[in-house]
Amino acid sequence: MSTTGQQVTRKRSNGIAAREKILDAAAEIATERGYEGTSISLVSKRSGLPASSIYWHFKNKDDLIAAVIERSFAAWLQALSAMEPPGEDQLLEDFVAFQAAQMTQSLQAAPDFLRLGLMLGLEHHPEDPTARKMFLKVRSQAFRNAVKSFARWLPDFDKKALEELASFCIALADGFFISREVADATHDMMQRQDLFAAAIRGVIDQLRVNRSG
Amino acid sequence: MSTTGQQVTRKRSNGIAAREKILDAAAEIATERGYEGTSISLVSKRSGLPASSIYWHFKNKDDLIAAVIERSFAAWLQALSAMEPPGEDQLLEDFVAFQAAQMTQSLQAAPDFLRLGLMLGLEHHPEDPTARKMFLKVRSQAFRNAVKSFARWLPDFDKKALEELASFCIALADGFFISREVADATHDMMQRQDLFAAAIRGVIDQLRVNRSG
DNA sequence: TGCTTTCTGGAATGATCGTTACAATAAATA
DNA sequence: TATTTATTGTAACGATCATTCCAGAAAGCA
Repeated sequence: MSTTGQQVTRKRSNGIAAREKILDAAAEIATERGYEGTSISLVSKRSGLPASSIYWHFKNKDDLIAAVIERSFAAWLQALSAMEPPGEDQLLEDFVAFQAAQMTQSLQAAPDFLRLGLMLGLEHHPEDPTARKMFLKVRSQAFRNAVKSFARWLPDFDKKALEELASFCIALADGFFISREVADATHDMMQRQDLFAAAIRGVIDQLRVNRSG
Repeated sequence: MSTTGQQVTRKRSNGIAAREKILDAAAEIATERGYEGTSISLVSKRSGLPASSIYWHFKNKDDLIAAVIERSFAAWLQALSAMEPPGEDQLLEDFVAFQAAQMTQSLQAAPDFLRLGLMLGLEHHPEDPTARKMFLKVRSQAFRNAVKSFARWLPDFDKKALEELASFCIALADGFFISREVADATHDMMQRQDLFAAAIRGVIDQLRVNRSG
């Protein structure tokens, strides 16, 4: 964007770059003030673009926040897939360790989609905003991915057990993420991949016991 | 409130009852719309009391939300202490199971302080509202309580290990709570005390390994 | 060159925001 | 009864809210 090229580089106006600047500003402000606190005038001020530009790129405020979540989730997915998965022949032990590392490390970058999505998820607004639906959508995708990953390493688990395991993993990831965001204790849970992995191992054993018992 | 009693029942005006009605309304609305979405005019409308009454009972909006958190946390603590603790002579196993049951069950009642507090905790507002500080205060009290409980059953653990265990427990409780609030999956983690306990057991083992290793 | 599309600038809309001022009411105290 | 104290009711303040309108600028295509 905006390199030394004369007409070639920015070809068709600067619409895409402007859209990104708006999304950047909106993400920042939403991180600071939540959904209702993200005002168009603030986004306009921080992005350097007038309100009319925001409304040209996005239908309304709701649509803008949903776009922030969508973009951040896509970036997170890409960061996830960039990490090296364990080989086919490895043990469950290794896979759990990998899963723990992948979760904790990928959430280190403080993904806006999760922070913003959890804010929205905690609200019980009668009329669901589009942004909230977007978060639930990307979250259920993450859930399905987790189920599919576990299924390969736990062939003896049925669908129900796999889903409970995936739900637990997501809950644990949420909790770890929050412990970092809230920063109540001096301990950074996010760093403790070993605890994450140990908890998952404990839950896998428990689910096995439930099945046989 | 407004029973058939002449002067005896409502004795000293209806100030306390009005205050409670305001807190009820504020809690409801904050649950639906978050901090910024909780407007005085909405609280006024739902409580049936004018804005001037709200400002007579509370310094400002910030103070009102902080009072909501404080009241809800006090109610949660009371619910916690109402549960029967395990006897002195029981095993660590039983204590962990009790802790898991206590956590999951006490959070079933959907405590406003946690939902609202997490919303505020996720925000990174430059000027911390009083309500946010209140949440951090009650949360650190919960943290200290957890450390103290664990210390009695894990005399071989040092301070650092106990604090990591407590942090993990709180993170897990947060994650379980969120899974119920967001209701993304069909599974209610909040119900799975056995998974909660299994995870804690796994983490305790891991911390033991870390110590000896 | 003209024409069309893409985007920006600025002003304006009515609604709602948090907060205050102040008179009116009713109970407690004297 | 008179006075003080605790609350409510009404109205208003300037600020900010989401959104719209429309006139321009700038770039693509003809």
